[in-house]
Formats: sequence, structure tokens, C-alpha cells
Amino acid sequence: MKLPSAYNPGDYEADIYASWEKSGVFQADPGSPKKHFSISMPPPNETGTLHLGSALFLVLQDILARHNRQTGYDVLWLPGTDHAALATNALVEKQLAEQGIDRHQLGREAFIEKVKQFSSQNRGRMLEQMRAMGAGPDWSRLRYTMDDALNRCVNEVFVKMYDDGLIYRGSRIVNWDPQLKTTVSDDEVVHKEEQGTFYTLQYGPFQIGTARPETKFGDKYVVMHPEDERYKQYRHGDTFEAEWINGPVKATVIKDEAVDPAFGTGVMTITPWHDHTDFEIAERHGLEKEQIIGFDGRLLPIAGEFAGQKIAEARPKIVEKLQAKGLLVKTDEHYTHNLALNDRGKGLIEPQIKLQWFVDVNRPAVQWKGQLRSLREVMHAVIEDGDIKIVPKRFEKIYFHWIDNLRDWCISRQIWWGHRIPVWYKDEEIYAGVRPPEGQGWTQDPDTLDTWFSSALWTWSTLVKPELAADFSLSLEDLLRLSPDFQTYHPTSVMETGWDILFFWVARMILATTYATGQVPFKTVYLHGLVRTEDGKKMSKSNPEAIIDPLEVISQYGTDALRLALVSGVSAGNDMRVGLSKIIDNRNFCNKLWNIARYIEGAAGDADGQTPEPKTPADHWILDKLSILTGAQRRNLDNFKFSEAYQDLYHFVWDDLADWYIEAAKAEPNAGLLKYVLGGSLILAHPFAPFITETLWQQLGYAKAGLLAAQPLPAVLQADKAEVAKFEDIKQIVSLARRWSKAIGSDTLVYHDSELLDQAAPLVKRLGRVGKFDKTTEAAGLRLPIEGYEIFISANKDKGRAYLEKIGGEKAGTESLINNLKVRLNNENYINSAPPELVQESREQLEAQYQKLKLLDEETRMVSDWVSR
RNA sequence: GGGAUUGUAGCUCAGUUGGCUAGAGCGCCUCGUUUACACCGAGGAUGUCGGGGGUUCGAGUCCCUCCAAUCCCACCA
Repeated sequence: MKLPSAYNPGDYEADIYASWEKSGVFQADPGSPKKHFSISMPPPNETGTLHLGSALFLVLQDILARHNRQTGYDVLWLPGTDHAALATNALVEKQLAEQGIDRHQLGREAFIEKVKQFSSQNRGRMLEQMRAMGAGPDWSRLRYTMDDALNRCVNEVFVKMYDDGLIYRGSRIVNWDPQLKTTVSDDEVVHKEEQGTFYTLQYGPFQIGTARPETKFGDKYVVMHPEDERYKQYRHGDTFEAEWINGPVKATVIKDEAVDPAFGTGVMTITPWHDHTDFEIAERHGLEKEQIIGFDGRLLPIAGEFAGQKIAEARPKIVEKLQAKGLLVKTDEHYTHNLALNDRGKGLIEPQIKLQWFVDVNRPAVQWKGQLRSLREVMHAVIEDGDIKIVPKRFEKIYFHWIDNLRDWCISRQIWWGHRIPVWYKDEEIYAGVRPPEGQGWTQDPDTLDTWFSSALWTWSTLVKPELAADFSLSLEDLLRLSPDFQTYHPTSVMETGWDILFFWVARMILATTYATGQVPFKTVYLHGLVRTEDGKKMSKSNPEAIIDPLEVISQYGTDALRLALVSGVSAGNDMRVGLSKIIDNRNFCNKLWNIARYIEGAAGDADGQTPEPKTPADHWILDKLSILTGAQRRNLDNFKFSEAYQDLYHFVWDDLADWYIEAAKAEPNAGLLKYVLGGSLILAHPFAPFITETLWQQLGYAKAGLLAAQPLPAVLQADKAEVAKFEDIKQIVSLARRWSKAIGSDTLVYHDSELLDQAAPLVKRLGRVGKFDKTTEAAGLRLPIEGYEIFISANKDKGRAYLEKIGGEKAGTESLINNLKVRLNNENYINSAPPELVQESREQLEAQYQKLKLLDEETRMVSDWVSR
């Protein structure tokens, strides 16, 4: 089998992937005597296609999985997809709307059918894309957040929390999206700055400010800071009559510290139904709350003549009326304020009071380490106690800050797609249960759960054995106890995900998993950054030409080039830039690897290369390098230093193996060793570039030992230091020979008595590209500045002058270094305070530099004598 | 308003608990079609490590301060 001269990934990738999948190498084995390593794949939303960000997490996790398999673990990387309730629901509604259909016309069941069709189409495509990226999770354990077993777990946790009083139903202010007609959680609200108008209105004796006059109809409380001197004649609870938009109202004075005396007039009226702060003030003082805006975003009858109008159209009319009544004091057109938008769909959020389901984060109802604590306290403790480590560490601070500001989590959504709330009503009765209640007349709550409620269980709900979950005689504890996967793989070893879902997901997994299982969901969280465009912008749909489609890149440059581009320069918690040039650079690396293999195929194709038998100094040297790389790779990847691991590999392959060892091996071939070193290199490169390495492994006949994907790391060998040092000397001599022959334009060299050079002269001649390199007893030409060897390059007087010039530069460098070292060693404080080894090292360096300078001096003197003669 | 991150060669970034003359890749310049590779090889140039101050025998690394950029959280009617 002869390899073609360039690697064409498309010819191999699909077959290679199929061979992995067929072999079962990705499959975890809970019964294995090996140690276990587990990662839950963050399930991508079943809403579309995978993008470069998905490619990043797939690659990093795949590297972890393959690497840990190589180091001797039984690895479970569990794949799955997320039903993405709100996003999917919205997409399907939109598709229906384009056909002029409303989901209510369709009915709940038919709508859900539609969503399921849509999702399963996307799912199939996404799973194929994961394969295209080379990801090798355990497909036999593929999970979906809407699987029956996972649904069971959702219900179990809901009911358990309900019974413990951690889930309650209450009328509280929520973020309502009138467009999608559902609530969203605090974390799903994003703010966008906008220029607006700020109105100052006359309200009885007070002037109040507002940016939203349309909410003011029902206002009957004026609030001011208790310490505000300007209003000290008014007392809390005082009442007064005021002429207002639609006639006179009776108003009450409220004193509350939430008011900032420095803002506007220091007085405001409140609208508790439509503002979070106002709601809290009203709660504190037991004030009445009234709805002004309907859930459809239109004004209610309280608005009088404006009832039924949308806010945008009503606002100017209301202002007009206020002005006509002389209640408008002034307007400020240059007022910047923040609009609250739904992160999904970007609809304007209208706070509303609604009867919703909440998770109470403050109730001490969780047993954790022998103490009854609140969810919030447990979330804090697991990080504080080091049960979970976050990489990079700085995110711990961000996480704590989030927890400190955490409010109860609104978990009910008014959409149809998702896990339906397992609560039934009959008259005044409420029943919460994993299964529907017995008897007639029960109606299930129409709402579904926040997507993140089910994703919060992901690390363990996916490990519950589905057959057991179908048996309702078992309790949640039984399910966990009897599921081998849960017993073996939980807590999972690593959670690898983006920092952007630290709150949405990571924190909620901690919340739900500690509560439901008594275990942390994972021991380490590694957070990667966002993938940005080459000029540092976000890849967004509004800027399509900057978007890199992974599949397109794969078909053009190969999966491995994309994977390497994503790994190179990646670091924990930091965003990274990826452009086409980076992908091309890494394609070149793949090609280099390919051509190394091509050479070795020709030079050592038949050698078996099972055991290394080093003969020459170069052989010892490359084995030493390979061993060093093996150790470094373990250290790097065990500490999530993906980029460093790749850099080391890159330099080993390109510099050590291709540029030095193979070139050396052309003079002194050792077929078995070439084959061995290539095999080791393929193993080490495999986690990063699985396709090309596996292709070469099979094409070059290594496959007798099985698939590359199943190989352990190469053995770390004890180097023969003396032989290694010999090759280091040879390298140095070769570099000097190249440099000097180029600098002075002469390629004839000789050397004096040297055992090593007697042996290595042909090698030096070849690598240094010198025309002649013979042994002699006379000083013949200019001496190269290297200690321990006397090597001369022949030259005429002109060339001697060039030599002097160049050696002058070398001397200057040496002198400045000597000077630095002298200053350091003359400093008593340095001698006394620095570690003795370091001082000793400095002394040795100084000595070596003196030797070198002496050599350069002698040489300079001799050459200048000769040149000037 | 609170907090985080980043600032090192033209560009993208490494630089471990402070310790050799600050590195890599790309780009640039010179040379080279040596039977694996021009998606290549050899050689070369390029840095007041954002500014200032401090601690130290020694600072790209630690502390203070300022400047610039990015982001997160909160939110004021």
C-alpha cells in the first residue's frame, strides 16, 4: 500500500469513524476492573445545527475521553440532546404561524406531535454532525431529556421537593413575555440600553418621574426615603386627594428605603403589579396591587378610554392627556434606561404577578453533611468545601456572587413543549405525584417545567437504568441504588462546558443533584470560552460571512484540521478567535504527519517496530524525546492544558521527529526504530487528530495490535543519557556548520581528533550540508566557536573578514552575559538570599561563558593576524 | 453602582510557586526544486512585556495607582 502524496481527509474519515463505532471502543464497561472516568456531554438543543461552539466542546471532551482511555481508564462519555422547551416551542409556533396556524387551534396533543417531528429531524442531523467531528461518546447510552426514564426522574424530584416544601405555588411577580406568552426565569432576562423619554408628572403635591406613564393608572401610593428632609412634613400613612389621569384618586404616603433621594425628585409612585422593586415595596408594607396591563400586552379596563390599546400606541395619547390636564411638568428626551428582553426571541419583558410554581432556595430542608441546610447553602458549601473544583478558579467568585443574589426560581412555563408539571387539581384539592391520581375529575396543571429543571438532573438521570425507571414500585432511591451506571460513574469526573451557562446549568445541576442524590454531580468543572471570529467579534447570525460552518471546513480541510485549530490557543475561561488561516495552518500539520508516515512507509514499511532497539545517538535521543512528550502529555491533559499539550506534540513531530530524527535516519537508518517512534507519535497525536492518525495506523500495518483508538500510551523509557548528550552535541555542531558556512560562503570543514566525530562525520556532513568534513591534524581555517571540539572551516582572507564581523557579534553577546553574571555574583545579598543551587548554577554559567570568550578571543586574534598579514 | 478578565514581536497567543540573554505559530527578509512533504527545508530581522510607583539580591510574573479594551451582575421610578 503506497500512500498518496497529500492527505485527503474525505477519502478516509467516514470509514474510520464507522470502524471505531463498530469495534465498541467507545463503549463504557461498568464491570471493568479498571478505574472509571466519566463525562456527561452537555446536551445540545435540538433546535438546529451544530456550530463552531459545539465543535469546541465536542473536541475538548473527545480529547479527554480518548486521553483517559489511553491512560488506562474505563471511560464513559455519555451523549445526549436537550428538548430545549422554550426555544423549540417558539420555533415550531413560528413555523405554524407562517402557515397561519395558532397552536391553540391545533390543540395540545397535535402541537406536541409537530414538535416531536421537528425535534427528531434535527436530532438525527445533529448526531451525524457529532460523528463528523470525530466525537466518540458511548452511543449505546444516548439519552434525551424527554426520555421516559428522565421524565420519571423529573417527576420524582418535583414531588420530593414539593413534599419537602421546597416547591411551592404562589402569586409573585414574574418576568412575563407577552410575545411568547410565558414566564421566564431571572437568568433568561437580558438588558439592552435604550434612549427614551423621562416624564415628570404632578401627583397631588408631589412631582414624580416615570418612563412608563401607561402603567400609572392605578397608582395610589407615593413613596419616599424615610430620611429625606424635603418631605419630612409627610408621615408614613398620610393620605391625600390628587387629580390623576382619569379623575381624582386617594393616595397614601409610604416611606421606604428603596427610594434613592438623589434620583429625580426623590419621590415616586409605585406599580406593584408590573415592577419588581415596586412589588417588593408593596409586599413590605402590605399594599394593594392592581393589574394594569393584560397578559396580551394590552391595557385593561382600569385604563378607561385607553383600555384595549397596546402600550406603544397608548403611551403618546396618555402623555397628551396628562399635558392637557396640566399634569405634565416636563419631559426629558435624553434618558437612557435598560429594556428587559427575553433572551430567547428577544421579546420585551412585562413583569406581571402570576400564580406560578417556584423553588424555594432559602428553606432549610436539605440534608447535607449531617446538617439541614437550604439549597442555597448547599450550593455554596460544595464549592467552599472543595467538593467541586471550578477551572479556572476565578469563576468561583462569580458563582458565589450569583448565589448571594439568588431569588426563588420560577420553574413553571406556559408552553406545551416540555415536562408537564406533575400536579393535579380537583376543586380545592391539590395532588402532586409521579403518576396521575386515582379517581375521576382531576385536571393536570397545564404548565410545563423550565428546561433547566430537567437539565439540572442530567449527570444522573441519564445513568438510571431505563428498565428500572419503568417500574413504579421502586422509589427514587431504589432507582439510583440498583442502576449500575449510577453506582459506577456518579459523581462524574468532569463537567466540561462554556462559562456562559454557569448559572443556567452548572449551578442548577449542583442544586438539584446534591438534593436528590446526596452527591455532587461532578468533581471538576472545566469552563471553556466562546469561539469568536478572527477579528474578535461574536459569531452571530447578523454577520453571516464571519460564521465558520464546521461542516464546510471539514469537507474542505478535514476534521482534524478543525479540531487542532480549536485546541491551539484554547485556555480555560477565555474566549478564543478562530479564522480560516488558523485552520489552514493546522491542516499543514496534518499533512506533515502524513508525509512523515509516507517516508517511514518507504524506509521501514516492513519493520515490525514493536520494541525499540536504539543503536545510534539519534535513536537514543528521539526515544528520550518521545518519553518526555508522553509524560508531558499526561500532565498537561490531566490538568486541562489542551493547548500546551498540543504545542508540545507539534514541536516533537515537526522539529524533533521530522527535522532532526528522520534527517539523521537517512544517514543511519534504523527501520525498527522509525516504525516504533512513528507508532508512538500516532498514539500521542490521536486524541487531537483522531482521523489521520487512525488512518495511518491502519495503512502502515500497525493494526495487528488493534485500532489506534484502543491503544495505551507508549511506555516511558529510561534514556541512556550519554548517548542522548552525544546527539545534542551533533545537533549543535550541525547548526554551527550550517550557520557559518552560510555566513562566510564556504562549505569545506575539517575536525581534529574526536571519537564522536570519527563516528558521526558522515551525519554532520549530510545534515549540515557541507561539501567536505574530514579529519586532520592541522589547524586549517577558521575555528568554529564550540567547546570540546576543534572544527575548522576553510576560508580565504575575505571570508576571514566576514568571519571576524560575525564573531564580533557573538563576542559582544557573551561579554554582556558575563557582565550580568558578574554583577549578580558580586552582590552579597544574592549570594546570601538566593537558593544555593541557583548561585552555583550562576557560577558554572560564568565559568562556561569565560571559556567561550577565551575561545572567541584566541580565535579573533589568530584570524585578525592572518587577515592583516 | 458592584465584580471579573485582558493588555508581551506586524497578527494570534505561551510564559507554571518571582530566577539563564523573554518564547511559539503565522507574517516579513535571504537562500535552497537534497529521491516524505513548496501544505517543504536552511538561515535571518523584529519586543522601553500598556504607563508610573513600590516590595525584592532579582519583577513579564507580587503589591499600589493610572490608562485602554472586553465581559458579567445589579438597576433608579
